[in-house]
Amino acid sequence: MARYYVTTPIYYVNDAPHIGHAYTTITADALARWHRLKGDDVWFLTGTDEHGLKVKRSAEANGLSPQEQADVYSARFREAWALLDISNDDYIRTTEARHHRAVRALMQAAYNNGWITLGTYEGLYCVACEAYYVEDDLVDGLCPIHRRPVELLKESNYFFRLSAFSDRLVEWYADNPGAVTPEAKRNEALGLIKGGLQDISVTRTSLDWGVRVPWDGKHVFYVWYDALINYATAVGYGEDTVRFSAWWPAVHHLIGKDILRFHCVYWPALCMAAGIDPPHRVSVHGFLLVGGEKMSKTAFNQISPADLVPIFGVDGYRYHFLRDQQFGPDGDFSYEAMVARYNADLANNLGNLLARVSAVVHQKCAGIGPAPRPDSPLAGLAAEVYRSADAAWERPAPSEALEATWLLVRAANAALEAAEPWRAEPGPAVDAVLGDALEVLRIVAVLASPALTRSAAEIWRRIGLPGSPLDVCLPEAALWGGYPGGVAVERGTPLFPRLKA
RNA sequence: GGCGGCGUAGCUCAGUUGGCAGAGCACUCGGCUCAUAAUCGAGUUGUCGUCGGUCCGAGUCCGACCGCCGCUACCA
Repeated sequence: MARYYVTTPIYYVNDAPHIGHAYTTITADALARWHRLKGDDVWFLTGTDEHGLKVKRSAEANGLSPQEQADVYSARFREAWALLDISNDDYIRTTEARHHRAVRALMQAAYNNGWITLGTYEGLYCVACEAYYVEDDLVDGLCPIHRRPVELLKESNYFFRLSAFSDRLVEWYADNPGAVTPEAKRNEALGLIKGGLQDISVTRTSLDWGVRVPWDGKHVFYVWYDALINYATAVGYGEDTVRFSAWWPAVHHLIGKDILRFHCVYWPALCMAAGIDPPHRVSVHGFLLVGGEKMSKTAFNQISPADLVPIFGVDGYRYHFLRDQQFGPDGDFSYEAMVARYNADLANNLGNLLARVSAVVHQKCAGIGPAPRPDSPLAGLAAEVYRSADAAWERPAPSEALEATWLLVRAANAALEAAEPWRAEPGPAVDAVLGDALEVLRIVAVLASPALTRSAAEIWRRIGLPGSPLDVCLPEAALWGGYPGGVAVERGTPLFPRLKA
């Protein structure tokens, strides 16, 4: 059995969940669901990143302890994921004891291997912030927050000898052409490496909200190194060797382009330093823009899932982002496009197909769904669609997988139109075309279930099938002829009521 | 400044090794009336950013230019 370990970034608890966070999480969820259908052993991880200066500061501003602050925000992410039917198997928080143990173990291994050494960091420091700045951050040479002079300060820090890994990283990229996707992002990562890597500071003494360095208690690990290691923590790094070696390195990281450097350069190198394999794959996607602008707190243009789910439903929400936003390039979010896609694909094509088929089955077949023809003209297309969808999920390209699936929906509508069973007398000809249409609905329910978590099951139930499309196995479940016939078909209210533009 | 990408129908995009310009949405016309003003069929729209080159033939290859964008350039 294949193993599929998929992760989202752990989201920083300094921000409320918005559609950008949700995009990564829904994509990971859909991939996890697809692989579960394929019978793979799946582990789907998401979580929150809870250490670091920004959390500490926000906590102070809110009159909370850092842990209380983290608890509040972490809960918001968990609520958002519950709202969106996210099926994660684990939820990691970097403040958990299991994670502290794993970070210490992994960094200790890198230290023991000689890749972490004591050095001196020199930078511009604001005493009030207790933080370093680089010149570009400064406003008129002053701290951007306190508007006070900064001073040049030296601090003893541990450094990760990243510069020693350039050759090994280049080699790794050469040996694993699919390790970073899409191609453009892989080139960016390679560009970073070939542009020359510098050793990087991985600890702080000026901050205490983090994981203590095991060999030197005056330091805590800088939040990024703490954060990246979550992927190893969750599958038992340092605690359960058997479990860890079962899941690692069969890991697929999904990330946004903003954190490419950390995941495609620092993280593989750190894995090498600690003596474990780099991740199997990192898939990098772009940003969701709103009106062409990047979402940001200061621009007041953040949209949250909770704004849209009441209008589109969970399935309408998930479908839009998986189908309309290509995985890779930046995408522009618009309410109008979301309504248009919902009406065209969900209401008009899929929802209406279910409605018309169940209506005619009631008029011509006494409500009992007939079996499909083994030699249906739609059978070949169904097989082709499955192949395309499977390949697309693998890339990953959810929009292409769903696009392929909808070819089948359209073909079923066209086949009905050609046969006009509503005009014919009940009999084998009517049964044949309706059976084929029901079979298409069954297959589409399976293939679309990673996106349409709820309505796929509802279609399944309405066409009289036992169980759930979430419990079937691919590729068998996509083979033509699975609809048994002779089962009661339910006439229901519209699955996806049309929305006004 | 360096590296890379993009510019194809009103919109979002696909175009494999150069071989008659495509899909979905929108729009127009027609059919149908089982269905959620749904569906089905037909059709319109493109100087494939500009100019030049190679070739029997260029959206595709080469060069220049225009426009847009990404990454990067001492930013833990």
